[in-house]
Amino acid sequence: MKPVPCRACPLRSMPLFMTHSDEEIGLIESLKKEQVVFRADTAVIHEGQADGPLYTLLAGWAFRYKTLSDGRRQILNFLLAGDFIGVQQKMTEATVHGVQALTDVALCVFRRDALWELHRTAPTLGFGVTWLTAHEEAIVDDTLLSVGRRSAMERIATLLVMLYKRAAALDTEGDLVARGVPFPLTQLHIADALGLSLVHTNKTLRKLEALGLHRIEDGRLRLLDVRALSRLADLYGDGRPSPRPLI
Amino acid sequence: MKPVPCRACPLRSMPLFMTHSDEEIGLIESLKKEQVVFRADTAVIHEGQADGPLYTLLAGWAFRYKTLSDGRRQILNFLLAGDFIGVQQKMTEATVHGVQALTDVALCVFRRDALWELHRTAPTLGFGVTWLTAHEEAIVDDTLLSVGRRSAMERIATLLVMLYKRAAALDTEGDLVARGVPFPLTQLHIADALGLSLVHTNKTLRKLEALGLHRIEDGRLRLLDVRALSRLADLYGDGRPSPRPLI
DNA sequence: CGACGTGTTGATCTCTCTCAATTAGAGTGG
DNA sequence: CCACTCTAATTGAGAGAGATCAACACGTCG
Repeated sequence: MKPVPCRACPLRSMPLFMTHSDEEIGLIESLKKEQVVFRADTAVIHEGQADGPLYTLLAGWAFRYKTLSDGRRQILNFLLAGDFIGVQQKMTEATVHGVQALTDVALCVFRRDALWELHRTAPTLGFGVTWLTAHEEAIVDDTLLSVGRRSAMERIATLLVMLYKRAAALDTEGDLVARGVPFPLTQLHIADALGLSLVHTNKTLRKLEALGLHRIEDGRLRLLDVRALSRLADLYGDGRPSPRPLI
Repeated sequence: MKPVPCRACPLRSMPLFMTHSDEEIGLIESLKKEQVVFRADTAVIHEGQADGPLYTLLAGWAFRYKTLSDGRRQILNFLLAGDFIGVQQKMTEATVHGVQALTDVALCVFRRDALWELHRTAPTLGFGVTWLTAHEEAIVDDTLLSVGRRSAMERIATLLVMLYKRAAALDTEGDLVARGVPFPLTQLHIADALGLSLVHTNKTLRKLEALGLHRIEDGRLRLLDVRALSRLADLYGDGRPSPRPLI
């Protein structure tokens, strides 16, 4: 992916993202070091890596995860365009989680002190960082509720609805219903995100599909019965995703 | 609890907390509206409450939680002295989780715009808010790993070690080993925090106690065999995550 | 063409849940 | 002072959701 100046950031044109002043964008641009690409299934940040850079996800999907020493893995959340990577590393000295690319990803790399500079020079943006961090925590909260208290079928329904909504908010083309949204997860990713075994994930997925609730094909996800899925997931109304600051 | 001026805040004397300049403390003080007390087992923030105040936990224990419509409850994390309450509410318009007092708690109440003022006027403090938010997320990450991938026994061992460390860091008196730390949770709280049933929590707790790993008595927790507990939890002796080979 | 990753399915097995009942302590009212 | 109630902890028995084990199918790729 060709390097993009922040003032021409493709994310900025989406309705989802906040608008910023020219000064703010200039500041961001001055803190941006470069733009890099990681291939699918490679590590962006190694688990335990002490002092990684600060990234912003420009395009593609990734995920945060932790593992136990015997290899059991828990995916903490999925990262989509606009998400931060590495804020926690800057905060807690010891990194605790790893980040892996799910698809090929394009990342903006920022200076080590970018977070601090942002807070110091542009309070609005600093506030945005706090906002984004709190928002990411809210997503993890949701997953914890799923893993702790929902059945396998409910968990999967919840994940599908949530990911669909996030992906749809980033999708520029129309006709989501017919074509669905990009969905690069394997069943193993779903299992590891929901605290299930691979086999049981497969069987549950097949059951939902047999009920006609969804369809996963060619790396795309279509929700055929959002109402039924939402009911399974115990989600209230069609809460649309809130606008988010883009740093 | 008697209102305390921020410059004489009891938390400030603890080694755990950062020192701030007089100006910063003055700013905090100017943003603080009052100090309130909630009794044990009462709601500090109702689940779904739209625009609650921003609190800081001055003394006592509380917890954040979410519930499904049929009553299943998941405790997201426990809140101890020094923790924020309500940052997420300020960020996402719709509150998503509730907060309940576990013991009687003393809270400092801040102005609605305190978070913004902090960022605007004192970048260092604004940065601190981001730090705390990221830190809280790291705690939820740990719990998600537990609930998703650890067995009941491992989960409980992990929770005991983690809570012990947090409580011990706030304990001013010595002789922690002999007296243990305050531990106001009931078995139902443990169950709801770990995604387990009450009955199984009880049986597992009894098993750990029979093995001589810990003792809960008179609302206090003593760890009798930190090594064994940490091994169960897949943590090193000091409770830090074990180093892992970088692939 | 064999190796590998991903998905699929059937057959057990077991950890954890649910149901049920008992004990102990704290608080309350007569 | 004693029944009565409520909460928290405890224990046993049976049931079940989901884990583990084992094959197999299919497409991609070196």
